[in-house]
Amino acid sequence: MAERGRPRAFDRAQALRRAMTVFWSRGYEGTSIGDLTEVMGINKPSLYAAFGCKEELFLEAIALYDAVEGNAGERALRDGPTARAAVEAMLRENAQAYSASDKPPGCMVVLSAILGTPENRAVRERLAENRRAGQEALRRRLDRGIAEGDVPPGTDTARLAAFYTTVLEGLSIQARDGASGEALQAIVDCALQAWDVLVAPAP
Amino acid sequence: MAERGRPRAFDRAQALRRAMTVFWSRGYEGTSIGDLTEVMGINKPSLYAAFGCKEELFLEAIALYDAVEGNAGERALRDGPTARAAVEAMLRENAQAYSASDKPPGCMVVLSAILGTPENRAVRERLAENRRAGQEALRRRLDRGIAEGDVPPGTDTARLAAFYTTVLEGLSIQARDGASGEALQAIVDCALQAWDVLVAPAP
DNA sequence: CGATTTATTTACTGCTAGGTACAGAAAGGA
DNA sequence: TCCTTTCTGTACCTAGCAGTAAATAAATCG
Repeated sequence: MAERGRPRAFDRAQALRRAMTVFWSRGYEGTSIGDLTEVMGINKPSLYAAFGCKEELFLEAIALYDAVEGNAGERALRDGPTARAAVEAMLRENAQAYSASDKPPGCMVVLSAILGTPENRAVRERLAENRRAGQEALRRRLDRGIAEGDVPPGTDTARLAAFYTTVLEGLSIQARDGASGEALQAIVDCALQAWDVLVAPAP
Repeated sequence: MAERGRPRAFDRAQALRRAMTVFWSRGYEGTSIGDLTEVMGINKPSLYAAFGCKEELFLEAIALYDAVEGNAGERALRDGPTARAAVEAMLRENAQAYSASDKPPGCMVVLSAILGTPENRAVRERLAENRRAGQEALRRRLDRGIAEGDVPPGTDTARLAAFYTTVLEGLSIQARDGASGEALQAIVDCALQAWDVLVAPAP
């Protein structure tokens, strides 16, 4: 049951990776089909045949980003021995990734479709959903810390998750503004120094 | 020395305010000249005669935003009796403004031109400069706190300014994602709870 | 009054956007 | 071998973009 018809002449996965990079650096609306075909090394009909349309290609690029770039942070969050260690590792992984010299700075999910035309509202809403899901995952990890005894019971985990997510999102802006990896880590230091006072139960 | 020629038939200041609002909600590249003329209630040649071109109009809108929306935060920063009170008031003013129901959520300087095409790099760089200037102003306020005795000498004010600026920038993303005023204030609470441990001199 | 200056309206320009029709090329199946 | 299927390249389509030319309207100046 081999494939029928003329075989594709380009590497779909590689083309998708390249599309992801352009979307990541210029944003959804800032990237044209021409930009994409150029960097992907293919013609428009090949792009449409393989990926559907610009929006579908973007969503697939976001899925790839999640799988590749989001992986380290998720694993850090999951595998940290305590909630605090998990949050620290997650923030530091991301701070490093956001300032890596071989990638566009900052997080693609935060930056690539934050404002735009009404007709692309669905794309922005999708990324917003993605961000909210990340915040929820962080909250669940903090709840797990309570269950496992390394976070004081009664800690307002939703509040903490919102705070650390806000810092994480702010890091993307800082990265775009030219902050170095060390600068981002120093910001993470600050956020983590707050941990003890934040997890202490309210008086 | 009255004005010569046919008088302008629209209120330039009002038109600029309306342009600002559209840019604020859709971003620089997400706003077309047609969007602008529609909401400003004028025709294209009137727009070009009065404001030059899209980029000049945007920069003027940013200047207006700074003057109108940035004013409360700047004053709070300046007039707070201590550095801590000043930072708290600035963050709370902004958290409230970012979630005001009669305005687009979040900060125009942070959101309206964060990614885009290479040809609009100058616009993005201008806003980045604006953000860096804000961070610098915060750092100077912290230095003033040292000079006035309400911040421990030896405090790393640049580090603190980077941290609080990051939180402030993150609030804009949270606001766009639908966080309420209370939610933003709770994030500010967390950031401020960290104050004492952050200003303490390193061991 | 007429001359000058500036704003407005309509219509247009050149360009780029996202997306597609069509003809030919390269594979498998019968 | 011929047919079917799928991909590729060229050329094209419609729509929207930023920006402007030209004619006209409304004001001041002399």
